[in-house]
Amino acid sequence: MIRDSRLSSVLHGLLHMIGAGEPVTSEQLAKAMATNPVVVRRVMAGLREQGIVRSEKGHGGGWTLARDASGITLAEIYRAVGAPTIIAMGHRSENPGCLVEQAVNDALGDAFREVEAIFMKRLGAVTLDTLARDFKRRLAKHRQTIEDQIHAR
Amino acid sequence: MIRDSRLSSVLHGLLHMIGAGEPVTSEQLAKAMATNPVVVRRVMAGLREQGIVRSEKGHGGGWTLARDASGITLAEIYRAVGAPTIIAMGHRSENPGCLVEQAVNDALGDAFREVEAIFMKRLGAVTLDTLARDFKRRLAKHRQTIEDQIHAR
DNA sequence: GATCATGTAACTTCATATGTTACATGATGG
DNA sequence: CCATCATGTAACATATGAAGTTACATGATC
Repeated sequence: MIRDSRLSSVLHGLLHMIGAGEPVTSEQLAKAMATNPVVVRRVMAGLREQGIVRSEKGHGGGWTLARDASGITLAEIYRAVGAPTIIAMGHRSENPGCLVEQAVNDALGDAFREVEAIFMKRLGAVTLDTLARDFKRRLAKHRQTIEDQIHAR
Repeated sequence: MIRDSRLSSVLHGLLHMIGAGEPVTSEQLAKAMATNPVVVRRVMAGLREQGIVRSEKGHGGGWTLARDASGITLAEIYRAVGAPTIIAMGHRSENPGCLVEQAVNDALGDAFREVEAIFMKRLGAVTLDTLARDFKRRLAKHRQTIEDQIHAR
């Protein structure tokens, strides 16, 4: 299954880091991600293990991207955030010998793998900086719209 | 996300119905589905609404397939069991106006829809009776294996 | 060494799926 | 017509896991 809110929340945080230019504290990220600092550290810890972000303690410390945003794909982030597979069937009572489940697995196993592969491939085709550019474009457009509304009065 | 255990559980129940030839009570199904009668009714109610099964009260009552197993696909069952979409992103704080989520949606929306479509197409290609035949084949083979073990002594 | 920031364990909600009890409704058989 | 059987469903209990919170240790910087 999909760990939906988490990916989107983490992306908020990462886009925030890109814009910052200096380490961003868990507290600041917590605001961007609409949660609290401890949860931020918990989630970001996963990204750090995958070499996506870095953390530093003490004065001027906080979180930064560990590498260039153009080299970080959404697939990596998705995996780091902890979503093993899209689809997980059966296993209700750990019955690997169940003949019904075997039949289902046989009928759909390939489909699952195929769907999973396609999904990850798509995620792998989008990098963080692509997303950041897109976001900035939207932001500019959004601001323009507000400007227009003001002048229209 | 995927309502994993439910589909597999329901399939157990449905295969049981196919083999029975007469109405199967919720109590009997509960055993086949490793749960209890009330849960069975709850889940089967969804299938009944989709015209997949029928229920009858009173003596000799219980659950039967509403149509031929060859006309019932796993896709229908999957939907009836209550799994709206495989993937559900965002919506953490109901922020349709959030520019980050808009950017993500724009980048991945098509991928989501594509993956979903493929998955449902695969589910749609498998009918209940195909599954039942496959199951019976496995059962026969399984029995044969046990026979062999007995004679080998 | 005072301060700031992360690291992490332990605990508390909170949401949701599932299980359970209890009783109402309807069908069948005698 | 009434006892019995089966579903229908509300109301409540339990279990699981995610998210939030508190508290304190560790390490870095000024």
